[in-house]
Amino acid sequence: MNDRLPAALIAQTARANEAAILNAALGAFGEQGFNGASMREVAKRAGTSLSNLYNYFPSKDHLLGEVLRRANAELATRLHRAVVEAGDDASSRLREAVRAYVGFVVDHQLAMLVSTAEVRYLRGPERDRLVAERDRTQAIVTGIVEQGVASGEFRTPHATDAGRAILSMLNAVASWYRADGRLSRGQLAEQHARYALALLEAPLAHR
Amino acid sequence: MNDRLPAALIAQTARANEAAILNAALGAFGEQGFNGASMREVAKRAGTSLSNLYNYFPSKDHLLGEVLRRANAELATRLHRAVVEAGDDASSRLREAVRAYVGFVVDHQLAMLVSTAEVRYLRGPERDRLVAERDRTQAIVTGIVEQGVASGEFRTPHATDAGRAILSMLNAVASWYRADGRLSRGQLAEQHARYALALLEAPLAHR
Amino acid sequence: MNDRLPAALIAQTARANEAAILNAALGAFGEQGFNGASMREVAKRAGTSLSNLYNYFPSKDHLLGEVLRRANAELATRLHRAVVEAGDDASSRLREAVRAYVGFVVDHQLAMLVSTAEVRYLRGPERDRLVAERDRTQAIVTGIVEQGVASGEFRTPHATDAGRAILSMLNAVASWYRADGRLSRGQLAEQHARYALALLEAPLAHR
Amino acid sequence: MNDRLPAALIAQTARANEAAILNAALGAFGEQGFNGASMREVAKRAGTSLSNLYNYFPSKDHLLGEVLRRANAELATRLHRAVVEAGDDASSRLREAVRAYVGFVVDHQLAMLVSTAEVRYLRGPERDRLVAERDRTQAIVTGIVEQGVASGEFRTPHATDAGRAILSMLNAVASWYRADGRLSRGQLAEQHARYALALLEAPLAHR
DNA sequence: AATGAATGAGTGTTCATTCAT
DNA sequence: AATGAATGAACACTCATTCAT
Repeated sequence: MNDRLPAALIAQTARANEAAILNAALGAFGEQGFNGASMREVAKRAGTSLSNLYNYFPSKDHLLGEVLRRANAELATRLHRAVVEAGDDASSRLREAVRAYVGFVVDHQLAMLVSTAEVRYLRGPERDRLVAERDRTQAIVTGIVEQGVASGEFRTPHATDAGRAILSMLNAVASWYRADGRLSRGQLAEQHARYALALLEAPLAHR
Repeated sequence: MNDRLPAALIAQTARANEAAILNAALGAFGEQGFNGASMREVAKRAGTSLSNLYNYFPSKDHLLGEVLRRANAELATRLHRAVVEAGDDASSRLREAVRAYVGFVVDHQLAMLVSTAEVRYLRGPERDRLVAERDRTQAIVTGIVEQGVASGEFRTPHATDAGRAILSMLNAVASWYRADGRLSRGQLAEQHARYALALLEAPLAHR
Repeated sequence: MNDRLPAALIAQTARANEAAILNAALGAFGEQGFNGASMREVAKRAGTSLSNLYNYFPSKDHLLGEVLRRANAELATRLHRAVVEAGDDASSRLREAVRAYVGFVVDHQLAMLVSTAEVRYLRGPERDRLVAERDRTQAIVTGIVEQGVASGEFRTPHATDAGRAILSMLNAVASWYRADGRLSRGQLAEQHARYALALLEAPLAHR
Repeated sequence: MNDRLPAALIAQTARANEAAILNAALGAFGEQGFNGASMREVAKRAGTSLSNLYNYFPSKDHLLGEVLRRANAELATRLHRAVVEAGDDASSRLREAVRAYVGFVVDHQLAMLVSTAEVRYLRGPERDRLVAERDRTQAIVTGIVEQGVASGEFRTPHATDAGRAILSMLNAVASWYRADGRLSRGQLAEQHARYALALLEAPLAHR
């Protein structure tokens, strides 16, 4: 009875619980929607008690906020990495960005689903903060589009709107993709890169 | 006290009430989501009593089902009309279809929003029936795409998936369009027609 | 199965339910305090369901407010009647007022207890409104005191404060009175009238 | 890490914590009522953790009990001292007692408020014990009254009840007194001494 | 077709208290 | 003595739905 968990392990436990709750919330919100999922359901999925949830997140809204924030952070990280490692021309940068984006959607389909479907239930400063973060993430893609239009690599006359259209397309993948489907992860990414470049009217030389 | 409304007038009243309820439901579901909106809220918006709702629709689920069904029917009607009036080649048929689709999104933004966001809360045969109807509607667009690919008018190698990508793009318009925004209805339609044809890699001669 | 309750009876039923709920709330708040009593407890005492409570009162706070308002209204009515029927001099007016006050405390001990102990849990405009009403009621007594001091009937040099002291005394009766106690209702009233006049230093001629 | 606080200092710390908790509880119970205040709130006010409260007091009830016990002890001490230092006749003893009582109410208004309002939430032997202590305290005042009535100094025919009426008056001061009000501490005491003697119908010679 | 009253299950959240360390 | 995590019961309130009329 003299055994004590070292402090580091305790911290790990706490963090593990937090992660379990966030995952549970993601699953519950994803399957039943934010309003359709109950805190009781989240607790059950996380393997803890209802009231213990409130030791980690002060409210259901905050829980949703944190779920969305983490999803966006991961997506942003992936996009940054992809763009940094890509070449200098807009086409190859866009191709890598789209690949990374699709990769994220496939790896974190539920997170993407929840991200697009449940943001609307966030209110107040929590919402504003998240919207700002998401805008920054999306700007990685739209920025490339604008760069390419400016440089003449993309010939579309609608720089701003075309970027949004591409993002819509990519986000929507989460709503129909099945891991056991016809298309592999790589094919999916490749296809969407092609859609994007075509939509932007990049000349064949640049694709 | 012997006065009775003639049957025709009663029917008219009933139909007016039904429409009021459906509109109220559309508004409530659109603003608060299916699970976030209560039947009380719908009743308040419709200007009737909570319990009277059940004289028109047997449950909240049926109410949602009917809202979605009507939205899809109107969209299908518009698409049909547009395609019938278009030329014979896939490009002009697709352009008209996209125009009609965007027109519907603009005219019935809330309906489109609800249609994409809240279908998931429908269950059972109600759901199956609706999904089938929506598939038929979307097939109008994807059919054109496949026709064009088959005839060589569209050069994309991904006939099926490209159609889906285009639909995603169009549906997403509902989530950001503002009537007082930068783009007119016509410009919006035109732009999206161009996106679609570019994405499908239609040669310039066909655009 | 053709029997229908006449509209008047329905109204009576509704009113009876309202009264039952108010009585239940009075009992629960009186025995367990506002915060100690639950709406479930109130519902149980009223013989109805928890949720049905909310068809009559929009919140626990409103329920408390209404309980207090009714108690004050009844007290005010009794005081008015007593004062109107009393003579013209301050002494006899005060005596009748005190008698009526004590009578109310004895008849509605619980209401008086709740009135003094639970007002503090009322908040917002509900509270302000009630405080104003209570002030008007207490002014009936303090008014007589000031009248008597002005006319020289009462010789106390502390007109305003003495009135408050008397009211404190009377209110406190609710906290110890027992119907099966040593003193009859009449004796209790008589005693307190005497205390009040003595405290105000009314000369013996006026008592 | 070998340093240890000397036992005396630990004891002092412990006592300081205990006092902080009792004060916090007094404040919380006073402002929100016993049932309205949470142990979390008490902990926050005391500047310690929720669970640490239970190292000092085994339950919320015990905490309330201790708060009330201390308040009563202080009041009793003050009353004793005042009476001991007063003259021999009932009038001057009562006057001093009233002065001390009012002084306590002014100095420890919150304690007095809590004492009268929250005793009711005490149960079991805890309650009995406290009630007995309070009775002893109040007997200091009522004893003087009875002594004075017996000696003829007070002419009221209601020895027992008059004492209670006076105590009611004095207790109630806590519910309206404001430090920045019209009356000074001394004036307040003087006034109430006068009320008490008048109520007891002490002849002018004795006041 | 229309209503207000009624209900039981469920909501998010807080409670006093205990546990492990 | 001190903490943060944990819990089960309870809280006020709302839900979709039904009933009686």
